[in-house]
Amino acid sequence: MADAGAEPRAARERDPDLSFGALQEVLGFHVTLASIVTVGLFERHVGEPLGLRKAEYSLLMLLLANGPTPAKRLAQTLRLSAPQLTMMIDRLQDAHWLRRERNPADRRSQFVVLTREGDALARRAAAVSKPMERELLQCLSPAERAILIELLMKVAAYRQPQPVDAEAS
Amino acid sequence: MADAGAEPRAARERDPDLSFGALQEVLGFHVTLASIVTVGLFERHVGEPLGLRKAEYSLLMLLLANGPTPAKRLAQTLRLSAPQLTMMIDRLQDAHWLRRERNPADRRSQFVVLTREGDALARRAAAVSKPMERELLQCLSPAERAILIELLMKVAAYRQPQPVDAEAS
DNA sequence: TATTGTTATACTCTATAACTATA
DNA sequence: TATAGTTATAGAGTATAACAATA
Repeated sequence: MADAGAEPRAARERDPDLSFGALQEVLGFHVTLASIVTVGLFERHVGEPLGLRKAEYSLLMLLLANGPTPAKRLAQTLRLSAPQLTMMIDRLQDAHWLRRERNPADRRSQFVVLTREGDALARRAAAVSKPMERELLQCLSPAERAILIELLMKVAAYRQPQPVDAEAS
Repeated sequence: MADAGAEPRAARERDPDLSFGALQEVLGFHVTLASIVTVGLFERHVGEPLGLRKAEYSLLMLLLANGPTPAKRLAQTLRLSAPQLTMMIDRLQDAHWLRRERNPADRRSQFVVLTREGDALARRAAAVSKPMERELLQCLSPAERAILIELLMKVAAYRQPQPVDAEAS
C-alpha cells in the first residue's frame, strides 16, 4: 500500500538501526558491529577464494613476516589457546603448507616452518588482502583508517588488572 | 638460568608480539585483537556478574532505549539471524525478563516487551557498563575513545556492494 | 615443579534449510 | 508469492581438564 515499486521491499532498502541508547557509549558493541563487516570482507576477498579461515590466514602472514617461529609465540600473538593452535597446525600441515620442527635446544618446543607451497599461498593471501583493504576506503579515508588501526592497537595492548592478592610482593 | 627472579616467568612478564607483517595494514586483524579485550571487559563487568551474554545485554539495552520493539528490528540492529533471535527471546522470556506480544495490525509479527523485572535488570546492566567503560580510559583518552567509536560506526555502516546483475532496474 | 604440546570434551556462536502462519 | 517467526541440524570458535614429554 505504501509500496513505491514492484520488487519486494527487502531487496531495495533497509530499516535504519534502532536507537542504541546506552550502547552508544559501549566500545565493545561498536567493535562487534564493525567486526561483522570486516569478517564479511575477509570471507569475500580471502577466505572463500583461498579456502582459509581467519586465524589460518593470520598465521601464514606471521610466518611470512617472521620466518620459522616457535609455536608458543604464534599462539601468544594471535591470542590462540594451545589446543586451538595444535589443531590449526595439524590442518595446515595436512595441506602441506607448513611443517613442525623440534627445537634442538629445548626439545619440548617446536618451530613452525612454511613449506615452499605454503610460502606461495601466503604470498597470494597477502596479495588479495590489498584489494580487501582498498574496498574499505569506500567508508574510511586513508587517514581515518590509519587512526582507527592505531587506536585499536591501544585497546588490544590493554591487559586486565591482575587481582592484587597479599601473596604477591 | 637467564631467570632473574624466583617466581615462574609466565606470571611476571609476556613476550612482545611477533612482527605483524602484512597484517599491520589489515583492519580486520586489529578489530579481532581489540575485540578480545572488549569481550574480556564485558565478561568481568557485566556478563559474569549479571549472568548475561553479550547479545542478551545488547537486546536489553535496545528495549530500554526504544520501548516495545518489533522483533524484526531488534534482529536487524544487532545483526542476528532469525533463529538466533528466537532462541534468545525464548531464554530471556523463560527468565521472566521480557515477553512476546502479537502485533494486532499484522499477526505475523510480534513486539518484544520488557517485564518489570527485565526493566530493572536492564537498568542494572546499564549501570555496571559505566565502570566498564571507565576502565577503558586506562588505554584511551576520552577524545580517543570518541573518535574510535565514530570510526567503527563508519565501518559498521558499510554494506557490501551488491553483485550488479543485468536484471536489476 | 614448571613448561610445551596433545587429546578429549563441551559449550557458545553462526549459518542454513524446512517448516507454519499470516499477508 | 512474500514475510515473520520457529524448529532442527551442522559447523566453526573457544574454554578447560587431563595427559605426555621435557626441562
